[in-house]
Amino acid sequence: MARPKEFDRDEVLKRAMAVFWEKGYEATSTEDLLRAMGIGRQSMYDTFGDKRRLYLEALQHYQAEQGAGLIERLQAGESPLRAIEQVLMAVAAETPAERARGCLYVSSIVELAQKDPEVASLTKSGTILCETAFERIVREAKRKGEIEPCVDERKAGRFLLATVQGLRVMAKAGSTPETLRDIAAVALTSLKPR
Amino acid sequence: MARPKEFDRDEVLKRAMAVFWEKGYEATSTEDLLRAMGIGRQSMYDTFGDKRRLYLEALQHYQAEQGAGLIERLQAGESPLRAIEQVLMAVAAETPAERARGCLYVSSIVELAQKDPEVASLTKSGTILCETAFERIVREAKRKGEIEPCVDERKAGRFLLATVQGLRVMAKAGSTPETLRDIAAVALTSLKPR
DNA sequence: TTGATTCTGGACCGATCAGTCAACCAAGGA
DNA sequence: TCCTTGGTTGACTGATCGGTCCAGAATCAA
Repeated sequence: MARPKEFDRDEVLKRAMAVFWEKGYEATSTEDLLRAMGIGRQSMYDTFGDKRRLYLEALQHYQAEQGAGLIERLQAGESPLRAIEQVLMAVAAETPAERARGCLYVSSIVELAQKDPEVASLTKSGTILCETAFERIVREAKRKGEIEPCVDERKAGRFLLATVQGLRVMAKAGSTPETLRDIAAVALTSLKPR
Repeated sequence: MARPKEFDRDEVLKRAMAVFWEKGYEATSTEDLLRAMGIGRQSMYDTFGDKRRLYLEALQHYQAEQGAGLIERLQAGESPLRAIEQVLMAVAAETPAERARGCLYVSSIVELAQKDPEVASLTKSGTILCETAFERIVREAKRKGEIEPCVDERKAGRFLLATVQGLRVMAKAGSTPETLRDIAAVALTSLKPR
């Protein structure tokens, strides 16, 4: 190794991720990426291969980061049910800019999962990660008697993931925080005893 | 008017819609469109203005068609609750190709609603159309005592739309029909009395 | 200090993009 | 019949796309 790179690989990857997150894959030009990353063209191609590889890495990074955040927030709640509630309500509590930006995972599925097998494979991992995270916390909530005993943990976990995805689409479509809260509240009634 | 057009405007619009539906906006080239529409380049530009205008018309057509279909299926059920159930389950019952294709309305929101005000405006109309359709059938179901009396019709309507969007994303992400049915079933428990 | 190695910057590449132009052609009205 | 109107066709445009090449600069080992 003769000359060290003048940038931090992780740092520029995060900046690239932010651009893809904001604009999507096709709508992002390499120029956009280079400007945001603050590096030269050749450095980008040497370090990440090409635009698609960079996207795949950005997506992977996003999913790892968000997945860890989800698991953490689910465990940090004062109770399992409260944690689930807070995760759903968090979408409604985001800033307008955050709600408009949406979710890179959802965007990848919608824009690319059909054409790119590697994107499909990555998002499937993300799906399993989120499903099982929700499933575990539902199991925990059930054990503590916070939710209806007859709910199936796996099904409920998948339902919660679908709910978050639905919330993300509704948020991007311009639904108000209040509407998003209402949706989340109705979703939660499928778990709560009554 | 000297020479009549050699094609049916509605027919070629539908074919363009199918391409946008399949591939998204950015990933669709004008070549793709012309090939599918079976008309010449100039004919397309004369008739629809440009690629963006064509997309907007295609989206509008899609929403009108799908919205009407939704309302019809909601009213055609043997009972309001059964109709709701069938609409949710219909996503799971689609062919693999249909599940992979997804929904042009959802794709528009995710890909374009942030950058194009006209797309945002159109999808907002679509959202209101679907929300109110679901709201009406929930009200009907409640009147017939099929669902929990304490549910708020508007909130439940919006929740059902979010659920369909979540199902569409999960379907595109590769969830099996069985998983999709499970998700729909859990969603329905938020309405059903127990 | 020098030579091998790696990184950087910017010019450059062919391909493809959305969109236009102009020559040709078909139909209706006088 | 012939001329006007409008439709079709395919070549063409400038811009932008993702990606490469290459000359020069920076760093390390010897």
